[in-house]
Amino acid sequence: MRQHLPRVAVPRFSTYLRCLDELGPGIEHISSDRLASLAGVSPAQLRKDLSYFGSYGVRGVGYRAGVLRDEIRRELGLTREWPWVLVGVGNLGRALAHYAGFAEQGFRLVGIFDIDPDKVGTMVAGQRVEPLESLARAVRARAARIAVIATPAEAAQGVANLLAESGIASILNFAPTILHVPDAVNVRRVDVSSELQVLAFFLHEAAVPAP
Amino acid sequence: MRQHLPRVAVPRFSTYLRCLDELGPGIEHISSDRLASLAGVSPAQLRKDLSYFGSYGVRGVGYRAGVLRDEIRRELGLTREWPWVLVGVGNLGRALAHYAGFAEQGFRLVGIFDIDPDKVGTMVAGQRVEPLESLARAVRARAARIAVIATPAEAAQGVANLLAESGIASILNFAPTILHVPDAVNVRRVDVSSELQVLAFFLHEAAVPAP
DNA sequence: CCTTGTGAAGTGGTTCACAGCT
DNA sequence: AGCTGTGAACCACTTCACAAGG
Repeated sequence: MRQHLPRVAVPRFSTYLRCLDELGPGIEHISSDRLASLAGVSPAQLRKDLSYFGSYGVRGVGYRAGVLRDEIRRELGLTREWPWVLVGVGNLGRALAHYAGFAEQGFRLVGIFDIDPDKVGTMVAGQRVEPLESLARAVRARAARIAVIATPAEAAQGVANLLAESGIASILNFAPTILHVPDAVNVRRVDVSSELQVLAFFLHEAAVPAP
Repeated sequence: MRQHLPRVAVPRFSTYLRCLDELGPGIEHISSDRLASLAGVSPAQLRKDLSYFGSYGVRGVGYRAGVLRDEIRRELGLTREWPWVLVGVGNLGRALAHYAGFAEQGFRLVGIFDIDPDKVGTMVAGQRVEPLESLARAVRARAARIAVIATPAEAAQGVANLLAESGIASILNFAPTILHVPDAVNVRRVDVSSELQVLAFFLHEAAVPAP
């Protein structure tokens, strides 16, 4: 089929990949029913998603797990390295810096930055924390295309401005605020408060059904 | 209009609320154009969203900021308290426990749990860390309906099982794994690896356009 | 005159149901 | 016989464009 992937399918592929990895190398073949149930989507959804890349299944049998994993990794662009920088070394920043899973996926942390002079120079996850003034230069010199912001809300927009000027392509924002950046910069937000509010809404809705 | 809210609109309301809060109490009225641009959505989208709750705007003028804020809070179910528990006291769990923003929104942390005996009994964010064995009883006794899992991937499903048995209604899962729970339990996932992969895909796609 | 509120049209994504292979 | 691959039908959400109203 080979037509372009719907935006919303991208995170699903990420999930499929994780499920395949969790299966381990022992599994040779897997059916759409089985993988879909692991991933929490419908079998039709899974087959449709996989069909965007072409036909990698075997009718009557299922998908070759190894082939499928490699194919998804190739299509998502995970066969190369993606250097990224981290800004903000609070508890959250530290957790992100230490998370080894990123490196396994090809995400290589090439710089950690903070505005606090007490933190600059300390070691986090084997790297020296650098001052914010070095950020723009480092992004360019180390060819980082992705930045993760884990600062307090008040600092986030300033950091985003610095990053935008330095030519960063993508920002993952953990600060609880909406960033305004040029169109060329792709922002994704992870907002824990918002996630809790969504859960609360569904509880609330179940208790107080709409009139 | 007063028809039911589309699922995907719920996180947007959370965003609108944040924007209104950031405006401060000085602003009396705000137009859909202005608020939409702050929130990063189209003005039509904003007006449509607000219309699901009824008519709270003034034609020719805009929305009364205070009224709107109260209305959104009421509709999202944020006028009451939501007790929640945290499981897992790594860097991420610690960051979550310390984040004061939750409490302001009515999310009251009523228990922190970990399986590691070295962590049990220590103080985190002013609370004593409790052993995993106390989890189910505490959830019931303290009427927690929401749980946040911030354990390693391997431990998450076991914790989810405990939580499901204890009658929890909603889980926010930070562990990089897919949880399988009864239908009665509502799970939302925050998967940082996946977010990075999505960003990588868009970069990859821009560099290697689909044939 | 300005800005909201909203049916109607448009878009994008999901599900269905079955043809096509092995 | 069993499971994939996919056009077609369906559904949910978004955008448009303009009527309604202070």
